[in-house]
Amino acid sequence: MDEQGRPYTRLNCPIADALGIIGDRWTLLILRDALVGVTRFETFQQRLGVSRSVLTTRLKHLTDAGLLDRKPLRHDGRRQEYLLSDKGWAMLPVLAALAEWGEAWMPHADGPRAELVDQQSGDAVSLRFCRESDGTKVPATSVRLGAVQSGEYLR
Amino acid sequence: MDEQGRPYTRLNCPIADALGIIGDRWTLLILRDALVGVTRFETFQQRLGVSRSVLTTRLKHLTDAGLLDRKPLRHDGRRQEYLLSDKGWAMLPVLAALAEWGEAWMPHADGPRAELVDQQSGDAVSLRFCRESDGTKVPATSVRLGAVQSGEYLR
DNA sequence: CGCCGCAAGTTCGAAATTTGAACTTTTGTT
DNA sequence: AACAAAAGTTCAAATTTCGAACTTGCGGCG
Repeated sequence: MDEQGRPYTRLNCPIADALGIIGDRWTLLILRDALVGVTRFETFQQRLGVSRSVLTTRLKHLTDAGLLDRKPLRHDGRRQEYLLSDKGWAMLPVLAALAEWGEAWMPHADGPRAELVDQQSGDAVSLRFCRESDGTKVPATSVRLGAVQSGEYLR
Repeated sequence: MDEQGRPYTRLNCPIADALGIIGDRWTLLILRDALVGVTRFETFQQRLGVSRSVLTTRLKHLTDAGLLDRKPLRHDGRRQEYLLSDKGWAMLPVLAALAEWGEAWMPHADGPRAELVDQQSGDAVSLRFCRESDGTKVPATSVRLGAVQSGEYLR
């Protein structure tokens, strides 16, 4: 219904597929807020400063795409609640990777601003590349992104 | 010079900082291509189908932001080469997370299309959350994104 | 030298998107 | 019934993107 704006959807690549959903200026920030506990329209709007019409559109897309579930609050039918689905929670690594990149390469004078923690223990956590076979870590510098099909990404 | 278009830059959050650079419809795809080995203007343009004017603007932003280095080819001064800097390579986890999400949640009938490999061994690799202290893995379901400063992300 | 070709980039009008602000609707409260 | 608040809609103005043609700089070749 709006997918015309995402011409790269035909690139046959899982990254392009993902970007078809979250590849605009606001959606990842909406997801960030959702991951941090925001559930209501007005809260998203005030925190982000996004226009109401765009917020409506984005929330609808996220809902249609199955990353958010929209339901009226039981005890107050005026209010809606936008809750992350499993598919939405699964975006956490993307936001985590962005947060780590931002901390590492655009550090703020006042020190770190975001962190990943294990909610059980409170321990600090970070993203790493691990071998699928035995789980051992692989340095990011030796990881490559490639195509499975012989079609070849590269050129 | 164009940063007006990214109002969320003032959100004081490393994710917003990162999105100030890669938060539009094309930049992450340009980085994907760069990570996969594309270095030339015409190749980006043909692979992505993006307009030349937008591609020029995005490459300049990426260069100004220090994710790409632009240099004329030594043996043919007509051609430019856009090479990833360390700061650019550091975006690999973001693209990897997007690729994993796309494979997991928008699978393609013909099977997987992208993969992460250790270029040394050829082993399949994946992104995981690990405890900083001892390196043990933490399930994504128990990881939370939070603010360091008492300012609080949540609301 | 002089001509052709190509990669890179610029220009510009038309089309699409985003913004901001006001307005509408629906539901709860008193 | 009157009022308030959350969510969403509308619409004109501003911004961004698109597409296609055009310009520039350099190399190859006769």
